[in-house]
Amino acid sequence: MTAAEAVLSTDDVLPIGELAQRTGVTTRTLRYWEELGLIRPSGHRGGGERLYLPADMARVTRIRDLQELLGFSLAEVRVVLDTPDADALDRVRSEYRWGDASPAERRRLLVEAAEANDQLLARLDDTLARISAFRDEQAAKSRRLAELFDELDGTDDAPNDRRGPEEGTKR
Amino acid sequence: MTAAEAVLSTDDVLPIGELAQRTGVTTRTLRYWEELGLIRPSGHRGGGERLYLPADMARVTRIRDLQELLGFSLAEVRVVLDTPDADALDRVRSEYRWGDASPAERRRLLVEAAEANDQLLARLDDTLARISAFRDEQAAKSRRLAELFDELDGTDDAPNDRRGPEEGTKR
DNA sequence: ACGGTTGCTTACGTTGACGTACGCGTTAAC
DNA sequence: GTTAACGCGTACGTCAACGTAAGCAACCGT
Repeated sequence: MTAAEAVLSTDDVLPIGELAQRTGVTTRTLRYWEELGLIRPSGHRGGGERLYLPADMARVTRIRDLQELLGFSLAEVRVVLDTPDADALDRVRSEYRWGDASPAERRRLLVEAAEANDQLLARLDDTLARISAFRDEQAAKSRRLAELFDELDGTDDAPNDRRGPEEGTKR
Repeated sequence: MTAAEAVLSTDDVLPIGELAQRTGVTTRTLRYWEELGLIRPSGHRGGGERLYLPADMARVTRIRDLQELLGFSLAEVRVVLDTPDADALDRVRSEYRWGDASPAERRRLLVEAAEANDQLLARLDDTLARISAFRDEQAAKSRRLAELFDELDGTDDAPNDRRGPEEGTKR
């Protein structure tokens, strides 16, 4: 019995309401995303109720990240999710020993996946750079405001309890 | 004659179409944003045609950044733009010597501006951290794909012309 | 067994952020 | 002075991403 065949605790299989609550999206959104082909419940119950596994939960948060952090439309998210990642290729390789794919085909799949991956990575770096520039600009404004504050404090009589932005994830 | 009173070149005063072209937004969008109170032309011509200055152009790009980079709604953008920044306070101070505001009032304005500024800064840092985490995760996938690639190349006969992601803004 | 909760499908409504079209006045190059 | 391009206000259209509602079936705690 490998780790992949471990028994599922009942805590790991979630109905849609539970998944919704834990991921912070509504059930309507989950069904809508399913309609668009973004997610699919790992199983169903007799009456047709959707059942989700932790892997599905990870997918949901990933979709939200792509949407909110990167500003992707759901169509763009679909493309990103559709390109197989290392996990998927790993699964294919181990379970079926690459099935009936020719060596050239395997290579093509890998190259394709790697290129899509690097493309997303490049976009992430670009976005990071732009936001970082924006941040620096904003930090400069903060400093200028602090200067004005000092200037005022010099002629003021009130106690100065103003603190600068000393926190934050550095760099 | 100070720098602030420098003459305006005709290149500096733009009709709406020109501004649209230079900022990459449509004229419709500019009028829509004006309708929402986000921007306002610095002047008008006899026939009512809008005229913009470079400062307006900066404001336009700023709005786009807040919208696309940070995912702000236009209502949120409005709040950010409405809070006076250091430039605005500086202008108030120098031109009217703080007008008729009491010292307490000046202090309140400054504190308010600084807090709004720091709040935005904190959100920027948070967003940066989250995207950065996302990026690292993605980079890990890239490495895993590279491993799979090496593994394949060991048994393959084709030349390996695959290069890793060596570029990007480091850190 | 049963009532409250949860879930299902289907369908229509909503909201933000514009796009598009129209009729008309204004500007600018020739 | 004409005319093609540009700009104006007004109004309706559109599209993604859900929200909301209705009627009914399934689940579960007691």
